[in-house]
Amino acid sequence: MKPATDMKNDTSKRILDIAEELLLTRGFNAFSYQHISSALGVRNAAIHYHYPKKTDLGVALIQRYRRRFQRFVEAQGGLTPAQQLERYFTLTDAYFEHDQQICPSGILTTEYQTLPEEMQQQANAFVDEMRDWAVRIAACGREDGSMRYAGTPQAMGVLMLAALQGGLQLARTDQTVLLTLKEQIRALLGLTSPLP
Amino acid sequence: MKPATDMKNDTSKRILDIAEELLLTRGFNAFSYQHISSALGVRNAAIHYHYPKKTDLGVALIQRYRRRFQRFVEAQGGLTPAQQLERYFTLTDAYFEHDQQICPSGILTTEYQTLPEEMQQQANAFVDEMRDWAVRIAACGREDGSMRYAGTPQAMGVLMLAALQGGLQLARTDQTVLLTLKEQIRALLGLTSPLP
DNA sequence: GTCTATAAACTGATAGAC
DNA sequence: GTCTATCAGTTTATAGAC
Repeated sequence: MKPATDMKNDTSKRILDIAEELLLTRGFNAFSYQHISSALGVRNAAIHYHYPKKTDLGVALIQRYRRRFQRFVEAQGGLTPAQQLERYFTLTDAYFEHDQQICPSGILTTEYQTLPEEMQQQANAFVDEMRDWAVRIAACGREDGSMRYAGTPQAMGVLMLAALQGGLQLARTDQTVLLTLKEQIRALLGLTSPLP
Repeated sequence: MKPATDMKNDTSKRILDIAEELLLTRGFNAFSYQHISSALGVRNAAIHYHYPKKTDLGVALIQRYRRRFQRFVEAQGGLTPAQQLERYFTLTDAYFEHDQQICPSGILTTEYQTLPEEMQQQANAFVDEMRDWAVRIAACGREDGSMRYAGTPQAMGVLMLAALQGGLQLARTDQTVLLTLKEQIRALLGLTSPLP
């Protein structure tokens, strides 16, 4: 019988964890297999055994983001639109508080032109899924009357996604940005701040 | 007497022009002196003569952005807030239409953690100046009654900056994003679309 | 699965001739 | 100002031993 630790808690997963940290703090072009191998305490070639090309590693990273985001979305089917928005905000805060990481879609679209085509395709799908979720929150909020705002739900969803993506980046030069943005988005949706 | 062409139309300026194109399409970490020298038709060492370290080139780039942006802002003192906003939108569109370039502040804050300290300081000042301008538009628009929106002018300015910065990046995966964002920001400010 | 060893290309950077 | 020549360091990646 297997030990309590999952069989996926192996080197392959730890490589992804380290690569994710590097991707969200430095970007895909600014980290190397050396960064990973020294952080993991192994040699260069060991990383290539698990992910032969850096493109393979990049694709695996985005696919994991997509699976994780899908689970994140599914896990809050019963929540109100306002509650789902607050979860979105909490997720955003968590990125910033963890070494001032930024949104994966922010990295991927900023470095887009330098990424291999397989990563670009994965990035397209990922951005689509994030936008759809933001749009759904705005749409449901209007439908049940809990949110009141100008424009279409589609446009409001895109605005929220774009603002939070840019906001996480800008927060690196001014840490008050995220708090300001969250309050303003609530105000634009006709919501009041959640009680502390 | 000097020829009609300005004395600043020399190699040093052309290097900055090429570097700017590379920065806004590929990012600071994803272009090299080789890219510049081959585009300019000179050798590697010639670039180092004008900008000994890559950091020098990066600082010069941001300083030029700051001067240019300052002129851009001063050049529209007489315009209404709504007109100034439309100029902002036009500037944004121009970036995207030029090889899908993104906002300089988007590159600089995304790559922030990997930039040398001198570039970080310049980036901080640049972001401050851009945010101040966005806030000023929102503040003047409320003051003269031409814009109506929830929240403070400070928060609305930050939201517009963040949304357009993120929007230029997202536009690389979906070209309709910018049009959607412009319309939504107008709607949130209580403005109607400008006549075509 | 991890290691040693190494390749081939690229990077930022410098010295010194013209 | 630009050139040739060169450097030391890094990057992605592979071959083959253990």
